[in-house]
Amino acid sequence: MKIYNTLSRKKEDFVTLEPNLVKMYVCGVTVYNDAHVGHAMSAIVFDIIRRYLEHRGFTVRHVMNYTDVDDKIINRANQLGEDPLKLSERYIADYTNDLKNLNVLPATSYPQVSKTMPLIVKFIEGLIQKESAYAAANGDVYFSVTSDADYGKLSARKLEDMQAGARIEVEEAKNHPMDFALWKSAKPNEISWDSPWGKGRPGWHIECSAMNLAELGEQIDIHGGGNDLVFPHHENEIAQTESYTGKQFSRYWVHNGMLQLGGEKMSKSLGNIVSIKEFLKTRDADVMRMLVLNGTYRAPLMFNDETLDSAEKSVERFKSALKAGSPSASGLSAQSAASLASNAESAQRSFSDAMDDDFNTAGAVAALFELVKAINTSRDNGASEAQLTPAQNTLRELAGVLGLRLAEKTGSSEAEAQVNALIAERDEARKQKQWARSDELRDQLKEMGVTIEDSKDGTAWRWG
RNA sequence: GGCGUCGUGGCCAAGUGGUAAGGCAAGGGUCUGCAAAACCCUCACCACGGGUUCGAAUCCCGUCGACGCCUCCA
Repeated sequence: MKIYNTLSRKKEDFVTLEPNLVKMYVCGVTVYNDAHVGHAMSAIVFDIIRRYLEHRGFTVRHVMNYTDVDDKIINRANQLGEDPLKLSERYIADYTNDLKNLNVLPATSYPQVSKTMPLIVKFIEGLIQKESAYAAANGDVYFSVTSDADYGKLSARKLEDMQAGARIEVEEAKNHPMDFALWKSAKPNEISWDSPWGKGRPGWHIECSAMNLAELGEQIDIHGGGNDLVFPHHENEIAQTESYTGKQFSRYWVHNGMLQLGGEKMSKSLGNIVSIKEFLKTRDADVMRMLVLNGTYRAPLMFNDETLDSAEKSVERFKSALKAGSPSASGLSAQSAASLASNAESAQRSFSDAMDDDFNTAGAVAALFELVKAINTSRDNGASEAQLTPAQNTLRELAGVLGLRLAEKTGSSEAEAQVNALIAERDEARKQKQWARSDELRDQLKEMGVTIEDSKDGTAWRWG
């Protein structure tokens, strides 16, 4: 199995630190606002990776953190006159719910900055001792980038290059302009924690190093997040953790591409946002997932009506294969039945081959579409329920590995009773060849959101 | 300006040396009272220009273009 490692810019064989165990840490969100579909993409990407690793027989310890101490949270809380930690708790609950609705499996644990303070302080003290960090006169503590010989290795940049292009206003207290804060001294009326350097709060990067250490230990297998985190966040995490432990931090660095809306990255600061909640009002979670599956997790993902419509149709196509065979089916010949079984096997193989190659979900989905076609052809050729079921189970199982639910939409029981009544009426009209009345009823059902499918075995219907 | 990723049919997109997966859309059929769904058929020489090779979408160089990062960001 191969995974693309941002650190080496190559696909590498996947070898875990311990047999059959994967320690995976994925950067979660800063909780001060509704999460958007870009966050959904990232969550879905790592959910797929996690599900596939488990399918492959690994035990996955999946840690996703919440940044609940941050400038933007504090600002938002001030605006609303709310306690910052209360505010973030609210959005954590909210995001947890979003992820559930997206069919993202729960992580093994969800550490929070506000609950990791003692370890963060200890971590910073350790870095100061090793002379990788220094307390400045202004009460801040900075990491010294020049103390780290290979600083810049993840984002493939050199300190000199960054200095040349830097547009940041440099804090006077820093020894080197690229030094970054491990601890920020508290401003008046700001939430703060005690530390050897006075009241303050952690810098952005140290939290992940500390939470990683607390949850998974000094070394992990996979560290993930959006590729906008490569620099500075993950670069700085590596610098901190490896300076602290003296060991390689994460073996594989995995980054998802950015979701594109109108040709640019969707982000809170650009304001081109579609929240997960808004999205799920009009589309099924499977549609978002199919959009992700159709692409490469590392590449930009186009999010627009056209790509979404296409994803929605793809989901429908998957569902078409799960429909039952006709009760009156004559049954397939032994040869045709064997051919369906062998199609299921080869789909399974192609699926694994694709997924083993850096989670090539587009290839995996293509393999499943081949199986969809084989199943539908078999049904058209008169396959019995019993002949269809094994192949359908394979399809359902593999789609499940990708996190697709493929559930039929449902309505209230009253609505369904009403639909059934109208269909009974229409059947009666059809028996009497009253086509005008029959079509009128079909139109009426269409307006209720019901699609009719007539066949020799009677009339089937579905929502949508 | 620097660093990085990438540029495949109308759209999304797989494919790293041997004559281009898959999905959506479109057109033509089968089925159907008509539809719907399903099935069958049709639909690309891979940004451009050089080079390496018996042979390149796939390797090298250049040009143009897109996106990401260099500042909070999944």
